[in-house]
Amino acid sequence: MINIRDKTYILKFGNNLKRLRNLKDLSQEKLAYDADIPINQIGRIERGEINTTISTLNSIAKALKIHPKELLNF
Amino acid sequence: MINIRDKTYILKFGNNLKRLRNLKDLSQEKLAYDADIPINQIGRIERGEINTTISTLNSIAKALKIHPKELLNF
DNA sequence: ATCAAATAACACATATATGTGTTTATTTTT
DNA sequence: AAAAATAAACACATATATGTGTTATTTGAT
Repeated sequence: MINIRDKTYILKFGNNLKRLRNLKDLSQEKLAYDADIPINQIGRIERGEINTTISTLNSIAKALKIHPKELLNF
Repeated sequence: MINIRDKTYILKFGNNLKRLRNLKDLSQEKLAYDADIPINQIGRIERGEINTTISTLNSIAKALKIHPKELLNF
């Protein structure tokens, strides 16, 4: 069961992803396509609704052309 | 469904965790206790059996007293 | 104000991470 | 070599991420 600290963390993660995606001027749709992930998944992650996995993190980082650790840089 | 690239990534992640845990001279048991995670979970992650979540990554990083991104530094 | 693009918000099935417990194997210490 | 400590290997239930599809809302441009 996800606790308040986890919720805070995944929310921050989502915000950071949104920030980086906008920096690269990509739509959720384009990012989803490039990362081969459903667009809804991107939205759920950005909104902090889900606690995504490291492999998804890695796929997103590849699509953003950044190192995975950048996504944790907040 | 997890593909070969994901498998490779989660295996590398596990190896890196094991490396960092040994650097800090912690047993799986102690790390599990500090991170408030079942010991079996630590083992499964280190062996690359599971594709863990960012909140678990965060808990482990806290217990190791490192920044979460260090766990992706490989 | 209208239209189009982008994002959010639903629902639902399936795969898998988590959590717990127990047993076996390996590694380290004495 | 024996004992102790550590890690691996099982099984199983539950929670949740993923994947897919559809509809509604919001945002930005004209």
